[in-house]
Amino acid sequence: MSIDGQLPPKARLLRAAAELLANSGGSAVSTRQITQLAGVTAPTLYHHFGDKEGLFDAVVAAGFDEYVAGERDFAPSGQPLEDIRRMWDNHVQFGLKQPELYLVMFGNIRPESRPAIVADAEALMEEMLNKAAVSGQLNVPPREAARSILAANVGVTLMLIAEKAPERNLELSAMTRDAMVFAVSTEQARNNGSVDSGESSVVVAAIALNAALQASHSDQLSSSELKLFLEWLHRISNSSTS
Amino acid sequence: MSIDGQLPPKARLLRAAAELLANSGGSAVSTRQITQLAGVTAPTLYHHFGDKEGLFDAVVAAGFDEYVAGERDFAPSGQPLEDIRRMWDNHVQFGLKQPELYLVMFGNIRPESRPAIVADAEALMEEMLNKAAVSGQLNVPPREAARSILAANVGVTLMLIAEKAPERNLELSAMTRDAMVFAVSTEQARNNGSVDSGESSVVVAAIALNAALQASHSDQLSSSELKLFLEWLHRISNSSTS
DNA sequence: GTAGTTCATATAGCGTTGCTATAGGTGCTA
DNA sequence: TAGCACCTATAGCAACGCTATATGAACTAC
Repeated sequence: MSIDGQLPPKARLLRAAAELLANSGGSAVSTRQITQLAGVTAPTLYHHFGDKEGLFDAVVAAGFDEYVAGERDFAPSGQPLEDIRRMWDNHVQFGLKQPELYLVMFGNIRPESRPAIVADAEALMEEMLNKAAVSGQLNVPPREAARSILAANVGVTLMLIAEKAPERNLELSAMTRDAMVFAVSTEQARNNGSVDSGESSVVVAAIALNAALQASHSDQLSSSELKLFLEWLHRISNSSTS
Repeated sequence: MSIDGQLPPKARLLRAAAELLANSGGSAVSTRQITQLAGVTAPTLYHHFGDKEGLFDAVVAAGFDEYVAGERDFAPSGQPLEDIRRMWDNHVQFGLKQPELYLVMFGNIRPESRPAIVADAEALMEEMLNKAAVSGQLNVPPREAARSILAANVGVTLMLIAEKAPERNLELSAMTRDAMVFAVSTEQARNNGSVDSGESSVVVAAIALNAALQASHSDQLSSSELKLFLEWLHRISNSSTS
């Protein structure tokens, strides 16, 4: 139960810290656990990394290399906005695959102290957004767009990590992602055109659904149930005109 | 340098914890600091609150009451989506005004363990979104919309807290907020202009009816029938989007 | 080849942390 | 007055992050 091999103590400490961090299951990781697993004693840790945070920073740096590698891995699709979406998804996947490491990287928030890694991630996204801006696909400055998108990206990832694995719904991510990308893009410029029935009330909704029900899918309900259902819809359309 | 008065020890502990939390400046707050400021000894804390986290939960509960009060304070404007924007802004302001408390409430993230307060905040937002859904202003189910908006809202607030106060740019918040509200609303022209109006209006209709049904907990349908209808509505609203 | 210097690791322990086993005091009801 | 439930204090445990000090190993200087 120790990390051996001919690796020097510094590397063993890094590996031990990363491993414990990955398997800690949410509970804190102590320097004693790390040093024991690495097969060294406490002063060795402090000699090489200064303090616990220094060691974690080093682990994070390695993790960030992996993160960046993932973010750059795919070939640019020629559609910068599509690449942004892939960056987003990659970010979420990274967080879900290594939640403990992710939390050290992005979840260790304290007032007025910004982890360096956030700035790096922002720069990475800004770089990509720059390409979109060059081709006129951005309607806000790349820096602001990057900050905004990354904030939402981190928020969604943290929210997903906090949920129990079987309940995680990636639709949350996709929806938020598309909302953010859409918001900073010039695609929305075309939205001034005609909006069909812009304010759809319950009445309109009920009528539309009513029509849709009769037009198709009617085999999913028995006729009596359908009749009752339509009557119910009718009642709603009349009652809640507020 | 102690919280006196005739307050009982439990209240003094709460007050001391809240005060230390508010002024800790990011560093951790120890039980010894709290008990000393409250003028009691350690076992008193554990008698009343179980453990440190229990005490913090109690502080958070009080903080959440304040948070909810802020969220409900303004009169409904009659425009649910505008109310959602105000909820967003209130959330951010709450976080910036009491960053330490906010971090305990929303920033204390651990894998697979969701703070109860997140669910409460989500419910609060879902309630408001339900009103939007009833009047057909939502193009996604209120629950998903609430989750998505809240995730982005927390992400933005955390990001702002992490920044140094003079550098905080609230434009980040406003921009992300509008992007999210816009994304879940029917204000937008149909996404790519290519979607036929029929399908999307069925989605809107299903969502609006779903919200209306749940809001009016009526006795006009038996629970089993209602359950069946809701399930079917859910199927419709999902099948059209995927 | 020996002395000096530097780097790397170990021994041992400090101060603080969250928490608790145990006991004593206080006020109520019977 | 006896008993009981509630509340609080004394004292201390194990674990934490971290360090003063010492020892060994490797390299350079003469």
